[in-house]
Amino acid sequence: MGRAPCCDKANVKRGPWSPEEDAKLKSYIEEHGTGGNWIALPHKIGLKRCGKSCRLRWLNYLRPNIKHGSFSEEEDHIICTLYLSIGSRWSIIAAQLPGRTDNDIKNYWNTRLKKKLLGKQRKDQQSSKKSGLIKQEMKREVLEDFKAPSLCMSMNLYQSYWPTDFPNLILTNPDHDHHQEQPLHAKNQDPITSFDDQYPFDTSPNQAQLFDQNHEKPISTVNYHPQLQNTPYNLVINGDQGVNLFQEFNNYPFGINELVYNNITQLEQFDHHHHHHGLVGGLDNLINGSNCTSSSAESTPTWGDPLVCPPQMMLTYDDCRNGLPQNCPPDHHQPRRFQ
DNA sequence: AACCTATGCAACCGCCCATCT
DNA sequence: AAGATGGGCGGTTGCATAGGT
Repeated sequence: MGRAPCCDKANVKRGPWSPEEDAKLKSYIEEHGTGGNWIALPHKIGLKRCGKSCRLRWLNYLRPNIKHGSFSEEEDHIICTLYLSIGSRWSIIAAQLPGRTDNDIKNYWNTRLKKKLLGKQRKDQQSSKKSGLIKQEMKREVLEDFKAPSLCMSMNLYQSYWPTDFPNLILTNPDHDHHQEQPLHAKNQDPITSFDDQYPFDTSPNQAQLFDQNHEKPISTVNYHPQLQNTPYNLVINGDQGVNLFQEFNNYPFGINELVYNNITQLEQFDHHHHHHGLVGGLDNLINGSNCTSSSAESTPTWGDPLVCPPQMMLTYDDCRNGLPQNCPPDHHQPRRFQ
């Protein structure tokens, strides 16, 4: 037995909204608000529509400041980067794009952006084959699944942006509930339980530095909100909003996991380096999940400390295909999976 | 011009979860 | 404490239209 429907399906209108219906809904909400009850709203204003349908119409089309029309390159970049990070959590992605709705972004991704990336993937595959660079038959069944190579492609396509546009990446414990106290809202000290709870922040972000490959020159300052640490929303993007970078990792067939596994050495370098700078948040935990297994008492990382992910951890599509990072010595980088 | 196919997108469906009673 | 309710979300559907033959 499923649950009862939210409205009488037989007596509500469905399908496209007429201009009259739009006008009725818009003028009512602008004057009175939603009243906090979408189900009751259509009855109040004499609309033969389901409350959910009204809500959707308002949120996706009628409310002010909705941006229609084509997406910019910058928006493409944000969508791809976030999809790579968190998967199809459209509402969170939409929060990064003012005026865009989750539905818009979802449609845009499914109908165009995905194909754009897929197109590039196929092109690269062809050119790689021609030049004889592909020497391994890579996990056909996995590659046939669009998702993994598309993710690799999005990394490949956008990795050049990473250092300037997306440096502020911080990992904290994805299993926070079992290791740390529940984070509290800065204002009222209530536990942070939802994304909305975290904004606005009362305090300015903390800062950490991101160093170059030789661990000498600082190349970027990393902002992070301490309130976000140990929450499910702990990737800080440009010091603005946060999401959990690795929450969706296990759902990806291979792209993301390859990214992580194949860049262990680079991560180890950064891990080691940042231990010295007191910034590190646990490579072991990144690899092993929530188990904190580091043996060194002095350097044992604790969740809540930021792990700064370097731009160099990005893989190209060929890396994913071949299981070898292109910019690393081969003796250090045997594939950790599919051996 | 007529038909077919692909594409884009608005809208719906059903599940999950927080809140209410 | 437990069931009911409603909001929010991601996945999917179906229609209108553009493009190709």
